[in-house]
Amino acid sequence: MQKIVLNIEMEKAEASAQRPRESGTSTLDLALRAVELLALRHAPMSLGEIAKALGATKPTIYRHLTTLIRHGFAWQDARTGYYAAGVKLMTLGEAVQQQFDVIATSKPHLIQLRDKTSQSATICTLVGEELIVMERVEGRSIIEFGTPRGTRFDFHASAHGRVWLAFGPHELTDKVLAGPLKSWSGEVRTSVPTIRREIELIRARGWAMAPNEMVDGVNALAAPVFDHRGELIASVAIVGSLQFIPSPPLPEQIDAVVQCARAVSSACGWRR
Amino acid sequence: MQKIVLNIEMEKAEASAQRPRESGTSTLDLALRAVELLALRHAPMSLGEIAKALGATKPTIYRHLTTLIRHGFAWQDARTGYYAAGVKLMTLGEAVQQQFDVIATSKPHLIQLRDKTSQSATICTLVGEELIVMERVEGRSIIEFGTPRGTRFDFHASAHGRVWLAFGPHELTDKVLAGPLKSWSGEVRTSVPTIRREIELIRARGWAMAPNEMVDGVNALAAPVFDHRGELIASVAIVGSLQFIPSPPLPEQIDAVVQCARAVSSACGWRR
DNA sequence: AAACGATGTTTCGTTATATGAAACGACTGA
DNA sequence: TCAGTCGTTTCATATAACGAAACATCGTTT
Repeated sequence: MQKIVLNIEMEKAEASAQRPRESGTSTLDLALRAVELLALRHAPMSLGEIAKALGATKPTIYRHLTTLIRHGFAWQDARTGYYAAGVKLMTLGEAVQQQFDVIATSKPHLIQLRDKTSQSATICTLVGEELIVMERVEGRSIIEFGTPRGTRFDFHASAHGRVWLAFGPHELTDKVLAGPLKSWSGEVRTSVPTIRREIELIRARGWAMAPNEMVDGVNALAAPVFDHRGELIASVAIVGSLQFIPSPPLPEQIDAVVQCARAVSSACGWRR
Repeated sequence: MQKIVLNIEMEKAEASAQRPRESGTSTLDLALRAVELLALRHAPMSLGEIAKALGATKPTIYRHLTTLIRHGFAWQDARTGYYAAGVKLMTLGEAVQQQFDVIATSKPHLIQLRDKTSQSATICTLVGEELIVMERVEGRSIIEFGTPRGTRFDFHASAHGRVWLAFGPHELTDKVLAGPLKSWSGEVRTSVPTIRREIELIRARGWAMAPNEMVDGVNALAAPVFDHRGELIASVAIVGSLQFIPSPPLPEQIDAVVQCARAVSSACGWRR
């Protein structure tokens, strides 16, 4: 049984939203680029390859790799001498994820949601000013849509995002609608009044959808998660082919997502 | 429903097994220590705190953080100005994990194993010369034993490890048995002939267990996963209280673990 | 109200230290 | 045997990381 996995091409969580700073340490810069290069490659690389890819000399990269290895961020194949990313990245990634305790709480509910709907289930959280996929439970259909942990969503062009516009703090909504609204496809609405009207609708019915927005033929269905103070802390959603999640979605799908969001909210102390 | 989670204190995947090298770049060293510090803290830290914890001055750490932020490895809370670990670590951790395709293949089978036994299910892989937990599906008992992704196991003092001694390459077995054998508890056997005898037993019956070895009252039950060439590529195991996984384990538990390992092996091209 | 302590941030001169050319040993394939 | 990799080491040079001190803002405390 082989699964077809479509990796949706999106900007990953870059520092793009953070204000760019001019100062910095160039040597660290190079080393971090090396880590990233190794992690995103699927195969180990030779020292020369790495050096060329980063526009640096071998000794320089060599020294950096030495330090990276000492810290577990990289790793050298003892047989071939080639370099690859280290497991420390996995360890630290796991640690970062666990800092958000909504995620741990939500996991069993996400699995239940996936079991009910057979579609991938995801949960998003605000990190800084970015909306990030924190956990994902894979669906059971043949075609899978990849929004792996760490993917960043646009607020105006995704189901997750519009849940945040509808139920999140007003400052966020205003800031997003004031800025430029990038269009991913013809389906993305970039007119502010149109979005405002949709936000009202989402608030009224309690869920959001985004057919054909990120990729053609894909739909998502999202609902808000609140904490004990009634503040929005996360959003859960199912993602799948329009064939399985039509527009509008099936009543039982809406019910499943909303129920899941409510269950996680309850587990986080939300009442009423 | 609150789960009690016992985090088993083990050495994490350090570079300890890699040969230590003398040369290296000290500035990168400092920066990596900063990343690690931030990732392992649950709360954001102030610049001063970080500087003091690492024995450096504020401007130095500040410059490093600037670069780390630019790359997404760190992140600054816009409101408080405090620093925390960035989502890039999650993204890269995910990418590193996906380089090992046994993991992806095994996931549904691990879930099935968990469902059958109600115990946590884990899969380990050899990374370099270290045995690392690559994936884990949480159990359904009240008390959970935490061996999160990235945890390193000793070969002689764990069920996973002894599966590798029994079915892995001979060089590995010889090397491990030649080295010092650290004792975690009274239950750990450190005598080479004793271990050799147990390895034979494991080979004969096809599974390994490790009662009371890492923590008192905990047992683990592991079995080997082979690829198309018949080489050991991973080990799967269930971990749980001795109350649930007795010594020797229940026949149906053994069966479940062995079946799971066989299923993953088959999925990886293993025949017969 | 004013002084203090804590943030994060910037500047600047000094020197530590990261750098790259070149050479080295070891290995693989032609 | 030679030419081509690979990773590793050395060393003189100048880049660029460093830390002391000062700055700008917050809160809190006096």
